[in-house]
Amino acid sequence: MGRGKIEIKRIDNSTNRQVTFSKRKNGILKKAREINVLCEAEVSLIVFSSTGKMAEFCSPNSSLIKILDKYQKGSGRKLWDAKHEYLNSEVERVKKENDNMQIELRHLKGEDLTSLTPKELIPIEEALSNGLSKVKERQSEIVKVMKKNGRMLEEENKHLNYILLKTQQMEIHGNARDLENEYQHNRRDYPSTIPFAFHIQPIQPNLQEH
Amino acid sequence: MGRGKIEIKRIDNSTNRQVTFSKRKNGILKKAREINVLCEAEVSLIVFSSTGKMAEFCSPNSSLIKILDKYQKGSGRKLWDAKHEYLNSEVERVKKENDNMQIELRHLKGEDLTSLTPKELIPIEEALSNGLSKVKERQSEIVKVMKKNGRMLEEENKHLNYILLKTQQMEIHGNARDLENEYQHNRRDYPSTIPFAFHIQPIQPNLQEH
DNA sequence: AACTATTTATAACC
DNA sequence: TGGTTATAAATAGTT
Repeated sequence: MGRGKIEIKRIDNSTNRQVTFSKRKNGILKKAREINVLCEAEVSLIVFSSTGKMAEFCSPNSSLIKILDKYQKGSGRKLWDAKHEYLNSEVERVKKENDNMQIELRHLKGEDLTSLTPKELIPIEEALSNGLSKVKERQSEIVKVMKKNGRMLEEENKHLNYILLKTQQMEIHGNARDLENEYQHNRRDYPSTIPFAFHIQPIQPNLQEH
Repeated sequence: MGRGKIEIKRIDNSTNRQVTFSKRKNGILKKAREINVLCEAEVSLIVFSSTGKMAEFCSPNSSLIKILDKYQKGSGRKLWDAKHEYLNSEVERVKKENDNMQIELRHLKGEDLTSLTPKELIPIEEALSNGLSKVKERQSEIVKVMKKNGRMLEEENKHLNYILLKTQQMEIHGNARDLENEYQHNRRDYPSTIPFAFHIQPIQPNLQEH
């Protein structure tokens, strides 16, 4: 395609060869991009001119590494050495572990049960009822603690209301100076088991929402 | 270049995309060969179709390894290390996934619950009771099938015992020739719903142990 | 997979 | 290099 037909063989004239390289390099890079976009193909293209200039195209949604990885799997030829093989096997191993856990999780969630024998169902049922009873146990524990805290807060409330009442009374009568004595005197009726520093703060941090 | 101009964007029609891929793949491979021959360029081209089919061109006087080596030097990017890092990150990623599943599994098994808030306990409880009811549902289903099989076997047994008894009686009285008549006569009392060929074989293959 | 009207790439030239 | 143009090549749509 050009003013004249050319034979596909080495271009002897060095300048000409460079010019042709430059033009055809752009052409093939464009082709690479086009097949990538049009056909969703993963493409890696690396070109070196005879003078050592490099040009590259790689599918933007992929990477050379990924493509070479796929290349290895596809061609069976290996490009990396043993240390990478170890990492590869590690990935495989952990992925397999992952799959097993996935299956266990599914079973615990009641999925994919039809493939199981009655004997295989038993440990699952046991695990579930065991887990459920433990969760309920923990929940009732929490409720117990909350109730206790509720009682403490109620008591605290009563106490604070008493102080407020007294304060208001003293404001009316103008004798605020006896408040502390009154407080100390009446304190015995409302013994707070909570250290004063915590009175207003939440009592069980792990019962809050994060 | 074709009957009509096309926009360079993904070809929606899948068949069309494949056809175009096939044609353009040949085109770009030819271009790769041509720039290699004409300009003495070193070229590596790897193409994967969206369906995973691979095509490759590599300068015949070179090799992919050589080109990648040159690529590393030319681009400054370290492929080996990058590969290493990629694998490492992959291991990390999968391990993290693993950990999350591990935690979920633990929680479902009623372990490590104290670190959870009441709000976090709710979905776990729900998952467990849901899973448990599903497992029990499956179990009762199995029991139902087994009972049905049991009834059938019982009936079959009764029938066989009857024949055995008759046979013994006939042996005693020496008139074995009436057995079949007797059998046919009495058969109405013990109608077997199971085709004879299956009488002794297990009826539900998926209830066996593997 | 073959055909062909068109578009696209590019060889030769500046 | 970068631009122009005549022509070869590639290919989109069709069968």
